[in-house]
Amino acid sequence: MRRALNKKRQVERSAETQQLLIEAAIEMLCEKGFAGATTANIAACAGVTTGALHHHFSTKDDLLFGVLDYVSERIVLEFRAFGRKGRGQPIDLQLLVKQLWSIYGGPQYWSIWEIIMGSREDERMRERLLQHRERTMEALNQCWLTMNPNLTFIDQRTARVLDLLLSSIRGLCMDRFMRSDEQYFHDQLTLLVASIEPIFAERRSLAE
Amino acid sequence: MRRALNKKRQVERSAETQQLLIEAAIEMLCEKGFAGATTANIAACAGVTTGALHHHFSTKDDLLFGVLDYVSERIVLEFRAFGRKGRGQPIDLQLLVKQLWSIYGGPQYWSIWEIIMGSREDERMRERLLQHRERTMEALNQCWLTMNPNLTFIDQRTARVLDLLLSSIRGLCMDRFMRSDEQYFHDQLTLLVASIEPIFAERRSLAE
DNA sequence: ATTAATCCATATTGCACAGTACGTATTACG
DNA sequence: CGTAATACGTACTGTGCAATATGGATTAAT
Repeated sequence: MRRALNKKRQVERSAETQQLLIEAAIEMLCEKGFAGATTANIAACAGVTTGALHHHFSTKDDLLFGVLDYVSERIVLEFRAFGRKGRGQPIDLQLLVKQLWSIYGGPQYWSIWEIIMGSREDERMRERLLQHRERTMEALNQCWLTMNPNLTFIDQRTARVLDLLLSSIRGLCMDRFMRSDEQYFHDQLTLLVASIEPIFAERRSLAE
Repeated sequence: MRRALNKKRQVERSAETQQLLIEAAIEMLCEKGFAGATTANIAACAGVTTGALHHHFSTKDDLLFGVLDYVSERIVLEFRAFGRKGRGQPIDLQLLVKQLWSIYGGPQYWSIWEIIMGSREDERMRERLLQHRERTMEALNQCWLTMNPNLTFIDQRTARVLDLLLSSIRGLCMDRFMRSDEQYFHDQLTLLVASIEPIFAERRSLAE
């Protein structure tokens, strides 16, 4: 469905196919959920067969590990870029929320949640998921510290406010299952900014 | 696992078994997720066999409809009781959040989300889910109007603030997959109250 | 140029699942 | 009391799934 087989080096083709499979897996996880994202579905979406899938990923869990690593990497890079862009400038809450929404509110990250919820009894997967969480949270923290060069660590209060922000975005994301008008999401994000702003200001004044 | 078979009327026993199955379904949905909540699992959890399950609910979807109706009913009743209790009194935001958390943040409501996410491609189920949403939201609105007798309808702004509240609670609920310390949830709810309070006050002053 | 390795497809296997068929014991009813 | 209906349980069936086995075609290595 997607594969365009052109003549290349084996290593390149191999990497390309793996990437195709990872992206197809993400797409199927978002579209059909954990239970609906079968190997056949994923393979078909990537334009290959289950044979190819099992050649590159010996097990379905392996493929999901691939998804996890891929998304983790992207998130880390995005946070790093965002941190550099806002270095030293006063925090623009609206921009921050927009960034967090683009990372965690998009359909792509939802695939991770599907994995989290679908593999809740798989011990090996849970370990990996905790690592993923560790990595991405660390990236967010580093991003924050880069943007506030005068800080050396993140106080508890700030961490919790960020947690609340993430929770709200997560919950808003789930509204996609029932609503589809983008205007709603935009409005709610604006409202979220307005509601968080005061306790952010409070934090700032406490720091002084 | 759960059934205590005492001699009763057939209708009573029948109703009791159905209730047992519904509660077992909720438990399995929460514990193992949509994919993990198999008919065998649910039946075992209820202390019966799949034969009994299929006797009372001809299809698995029927059982899920039962779950949906049961939870909807409970929510409607809870909102009604809460509305009566707070009739005419000024809104206690903290109490409201606590109530919403007890309804939507508990493990029970999570089963509904499992159904929503797991049946996203099932048109019949989606219809039912929309009805459920309609009913419970209407109950929340009625609750709100009961608590504010001077109001005749809910303005857009208030509706959106309530939506934000629900989103945040929903997102916080998902933290259960990664965290387990109740203190965290308590803290975040407090923070949520603090963040919503100002925009609530603003709404109030606008009304005057 | 052979040989080996890689990439991928087709066909198959084994298993878990929802749903069915049917049997049995208990309860309701005339 | 006898008969029908109900409430289950047991055993089975068909299906969809992840995973395996195998073979062919292309690419790399010697």
